[in-house]
Amino acid sequence: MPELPEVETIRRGLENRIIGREIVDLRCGDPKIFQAQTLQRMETLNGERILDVGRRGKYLVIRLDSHRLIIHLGMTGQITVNDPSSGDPGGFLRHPVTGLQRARQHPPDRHTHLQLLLDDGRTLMLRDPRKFGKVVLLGHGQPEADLFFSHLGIEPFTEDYRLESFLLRLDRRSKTPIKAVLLDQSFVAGVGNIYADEALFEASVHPRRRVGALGRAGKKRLFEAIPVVLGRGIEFGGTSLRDYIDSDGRSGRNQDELNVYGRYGQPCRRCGTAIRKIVVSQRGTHFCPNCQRR
DNA sequence: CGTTGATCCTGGGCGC
DNA sequence: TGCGCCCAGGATCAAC
Repeated sequence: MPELPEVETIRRGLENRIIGREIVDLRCGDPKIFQAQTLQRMETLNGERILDVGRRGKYLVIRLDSHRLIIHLGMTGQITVNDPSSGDPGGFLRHPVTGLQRARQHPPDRHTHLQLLLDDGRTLMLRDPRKFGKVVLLGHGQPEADLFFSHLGIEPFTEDYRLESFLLRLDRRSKTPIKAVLLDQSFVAGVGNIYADEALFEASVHPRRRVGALGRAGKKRLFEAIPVVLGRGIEFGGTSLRDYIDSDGRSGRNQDELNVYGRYGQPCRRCGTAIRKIVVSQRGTHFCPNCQRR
């Protein structure tokens, strides 16, 4: 579900509200989403203060006095801060047309797998119906964190995001369809199915195109397109198609800005040709057959 | 080593 | 209304 822009939106929302708070109690749900040794160590978080909230790729990193709490949201993970004094009755409401959840807050239910009770009375909650998400507790040392993230590729919006390293990683994968490379987190961290399709449209590259058949110009356009579509996603508060909500329980607005994802059959905003949907590396893939030639 | 496909889950939507 | 099937913002791991 959540790709870099959605996780970044959640991170920014949390940053404003949970930094400096102390964890006074916690509850864990299904052990499945906790890494093997993490579950039994979770209670050591009691009494720790939240120092900051970071992000690497699609991972949220909550830094505490002596731990890093790492959360990956998988497909359906939601992180919200529940504030009992807000007057919001909570609960799930469904928009009659879009089906999106409109409730600002939800009480814990059978899909709530982590609750961190904070010293200001609010609760940080993780909800994940499909349980593809992961919670990992690390020590506070930087080497431990570096090791944990060592499988991830270059991080957009940092000084590591340079054309030379982009091309270097790309050219190792000459036989692979470009879309599959974009989805690979060891290439560029944070791109998922929506933003891969959007970046390919932005760069006018066909999703099935093999990397080896891509010219330098096409590769450079992709290099530039990725931060453009991710940046737009952040600017519009993330893309809410099904489950995504921000830490306030609000939907994003980027779904209205998408050029291809979910728009099959509709006219391309650039040339009017009907957007097509195909399958590439087992993922639904949307593109304009006129703007993105093989 | 790079690449493909199956697998982990639940819920919503659709056709019959 | 109900059942079966297909689909879904992800990532890992076995097998070629």
